[in-house]
Amino acid sequence: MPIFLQGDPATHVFSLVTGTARLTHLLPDGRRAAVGFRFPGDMMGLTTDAAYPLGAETLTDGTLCRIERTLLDDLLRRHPELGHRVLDLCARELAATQEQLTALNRFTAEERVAAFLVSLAEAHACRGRRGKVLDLPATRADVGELLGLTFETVSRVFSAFRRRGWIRLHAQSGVELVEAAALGALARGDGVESGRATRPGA
Amino acid sequence: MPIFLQGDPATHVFSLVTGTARLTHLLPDGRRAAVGFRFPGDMMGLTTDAAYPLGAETLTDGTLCRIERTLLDDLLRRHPELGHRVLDLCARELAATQEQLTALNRFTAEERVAAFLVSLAEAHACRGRRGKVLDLPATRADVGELLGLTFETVSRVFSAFRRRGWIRLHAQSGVELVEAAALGALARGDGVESGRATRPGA
DNA sequence: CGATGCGTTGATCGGTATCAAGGGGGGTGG
DNA sequence: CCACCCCCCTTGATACCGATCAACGCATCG
Repeated sequence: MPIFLQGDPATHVFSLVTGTARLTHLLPDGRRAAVGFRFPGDMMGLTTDAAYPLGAETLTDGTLCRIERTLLDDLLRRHPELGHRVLDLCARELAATQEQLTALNRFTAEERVAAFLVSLAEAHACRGRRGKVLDLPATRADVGELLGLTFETVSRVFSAFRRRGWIRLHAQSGVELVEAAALGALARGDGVESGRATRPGA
Repeated sequence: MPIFLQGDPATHVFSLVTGTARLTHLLPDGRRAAVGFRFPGDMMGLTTDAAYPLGAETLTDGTLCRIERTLLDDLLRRHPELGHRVLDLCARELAATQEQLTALNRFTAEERVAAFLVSLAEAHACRGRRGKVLDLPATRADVGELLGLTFETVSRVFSAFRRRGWIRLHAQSGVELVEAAALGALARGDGVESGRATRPGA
């Protein structure tokens, strides 16, 4: 379900309270790229532009906090310490986006999926979810749009990880990271250490 | 020349006054990814982390403004309107990074180079450089690290653009965008409009 | 002069996209 | 209850873009 569309006037800023959402770019010719998934506590729609440069939609049922941008500007003027907090969120998001950028720049398909699973696990842990089985609130196609892969490739990588015993797939979109260390090494980019320094292969 | 290294204690924030710099991630196995190029007026090294998550180095001779982070925090506390300005810079940088993310996610080699050239032209225009010949302060390899391509591929794309009459290469790293419209269409992602919605091919 | 770094171009390889076929689960309507 | 459909997932065969390997030209510099 759409929260706001790319190109809409950027009148509000949103904070995700519960559920999962994603931000996506839509290209003129129909190609679509997911910029990132968002979890409870994350902000969406903060921009200096007049229109949202990207769209947001929910992946699961959830609840939002919506605030008018003019009101937020007022609040920021009146409570400077709040500004510090927003800047913090923004800087943290920037760092995460740069991380993702490096993944798309240099990582192979397996490394990207591993990095995605690890970051998903971190997001769960940060928000106090216990247990090693984490919920995957996205289809293979959704993950592919985030990682720059097709859903077939995502599926193949999941199968490869499963065959190696690194993950276990449960009913209802549950994923268990059995060999978190191995996945972590892949996700960190601890790879070949030889030859040319781009993606190994393609 | 390095400005600060990935992993160094993040004691200072920098503002580029003149020249060109780049930010890079270094992976454990030696692969390197450029996160972005930076031009006069841009900030570097702003992070909530204790260490810089990425390194910065100059591509040309230039001048920097260096400020201790503790001092910046002080300034921000004392001058809330300055905080607004920094938040603006951060949000703008986030938007640019997300744009780059989409390019790496979905763009072909030609589209990436076109987008790079267009953004380079915009950066020049924003800073008041006149004339259609812009300076390319980077080797083919540098561009490749930014775009997720090898220097051979970057070279081939430059040659293809040149053969089509879209660009002209001048002495001393000068590039002229002859057919800015054609490059712009590629850079915008105005592509195939058919078949599956990923990269056409690879 | 040789050495080194950057750029160009060609030949080949390989990872991932694409094309294709089939399986399973959860609706909905008979 | 079952038939049907639709969507998601999986797996196989093949195609293709860009990486890799290789060779060479052209500067600049000691």
